[in-house]
Amino acid sequence: MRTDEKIRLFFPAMLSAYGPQGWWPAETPFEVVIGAILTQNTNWKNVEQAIANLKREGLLDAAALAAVADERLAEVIRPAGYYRLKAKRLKNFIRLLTDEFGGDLDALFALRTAALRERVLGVTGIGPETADSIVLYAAGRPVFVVDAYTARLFYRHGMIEGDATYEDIQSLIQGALADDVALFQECHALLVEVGKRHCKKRAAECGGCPLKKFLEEGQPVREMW
DNA sequence: TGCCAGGCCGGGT
DNA sequence: ACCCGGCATGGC
Repeated sequence: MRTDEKIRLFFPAMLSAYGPQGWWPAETPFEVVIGAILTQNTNWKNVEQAIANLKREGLLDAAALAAVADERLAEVIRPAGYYRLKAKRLKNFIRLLTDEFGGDLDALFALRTAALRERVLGVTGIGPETADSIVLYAAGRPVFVVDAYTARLFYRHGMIEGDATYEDIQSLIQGALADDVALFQECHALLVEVGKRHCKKRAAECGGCPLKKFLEEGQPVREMW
């Protein structure tokens, strides 16, 4: 089976197993941006605490974040880990927003998709995954988010080589799926869910992974779970 | 109790 | 152009 065919089959398979994920877990686009930066290599549970702290302190707001001192911000987001680093990264984004878009997220999001992605990617501390999370979940543009779970799943299922880059994987997926925001959002969220359950970093094998059964044993989707 | 989490940067080779 | 150490808390 061709890789793009497998990709097209993953989605309904995962969806039937776990149901719609309804990502991103946030109340506003601004909160999505903050969460995207805070969750870098970090458990979402930790990020939830940090965001709750930000809300309590009235800091989930561009003007408030622009005004707060780095050291105080760092303490507030401490549960998210790498807190001194992330305080700077949040401020870097806020600086872009404030200096070039009047602190208005909608003004930034008025850019065309490619320009928006490049602009966000230009912020120090925002790499491809964080930028694409912002573009897909906060701005609602059809850009696929590639994360560590996705890369690991695809690699272990022999769908990519070990040296595949972020852009390689992104192109592979976007070439296989229809250009659709809701589809990209659900599909990425589901890949993370499958990854959490069945494709952890040092897992000895892919034992129990439903996608393995599907790909290597030809088990019909309907009987996978 | 270690290992891991929805990465990314910067300096060294 | 790669390679690698650093960044850090909380959950299981």
